[in-house]
Amino acid sequence: MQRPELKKAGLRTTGPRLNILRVLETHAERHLGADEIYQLLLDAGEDISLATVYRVLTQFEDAGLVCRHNFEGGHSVFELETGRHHDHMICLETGQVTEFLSDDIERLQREIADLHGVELVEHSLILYVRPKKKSRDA
Amino acid sequence: MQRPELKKAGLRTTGPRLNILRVLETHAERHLGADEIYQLLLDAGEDISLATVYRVLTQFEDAGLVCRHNFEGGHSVFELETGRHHDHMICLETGQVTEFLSDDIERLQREIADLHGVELVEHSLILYVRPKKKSRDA
DNA sequence: CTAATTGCAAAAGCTTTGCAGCGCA
DNA sequence: TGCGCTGCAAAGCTTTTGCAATTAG
Repeated sequence: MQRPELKKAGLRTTGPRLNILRVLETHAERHLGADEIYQLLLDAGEDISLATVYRVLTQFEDAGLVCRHNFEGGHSVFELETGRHHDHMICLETGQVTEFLSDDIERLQREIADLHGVELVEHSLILYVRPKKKSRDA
Repeated sequence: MQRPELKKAGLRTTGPRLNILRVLETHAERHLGADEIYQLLLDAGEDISLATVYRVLTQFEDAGLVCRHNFEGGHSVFELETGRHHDHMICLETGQVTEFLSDDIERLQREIADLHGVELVEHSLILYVRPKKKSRDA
């Protein structure tokens, strides 16, 4: 089971790496924290250490395989790098993470950086939302 | 030296609180971490503990006097609450923080939440930028 | 006078790292 | 076979907290 992405990154094919890749792929719609990935692997009967999860994720990040998002409270979540940029919407009640992309916002961000005479390298946009109550508004 | 904002928040007028308020006001253009506030006070000859800085900042946040931003790496910065919402642009090279506000982006965010059938509670938008190379302007 | 506040130090939560042994290429 | 990789446990960082002494009102 050779993984070209590992080869390309100069990383050896090892159990922990394959397992972590698999978990990320299996939960492509979720945004997992290192601890969650660790727990999922333990639950799956894999023998792995949290330190390795962090190390591998960091290597994957450096290799451009995954991307890390820093959510509130110093908690990081990881997701496979799809090449398709998007931002996140987090439900304050359920914790559910939804991805979205607005070309208009993306463009406006570049315009703003431009106005300030700087170059936009990257950005982080997170919307904290909550289910709409029945009546619209409070 | 009575501070109506403290009274209103039900907080006693104490040295640490006055000092922290003063530091925040003195550095209104900066975005200070708790550690920086602590250090500034030490440098100013004040006798204060880091724990108190955190506690006071949290109380100020609860009272709506300051607002806390979670930047990368689990590092929080604080600034006086001006009532005027804004987002941040951080220079990756100098670390300089610039505030900005785009009504268009604000509106688009609400529209996006709306499209997803949820209510926008708050958001975090941070642009990571870098000085523009050659081209005209700086 | 009495509850709020502070300092200290220990603890907590997330992430990183030193080290010795194991395993991929 | 050699260097990369892993696990373990300890260390690092930022932030929080228990407790006893101190202080504002």
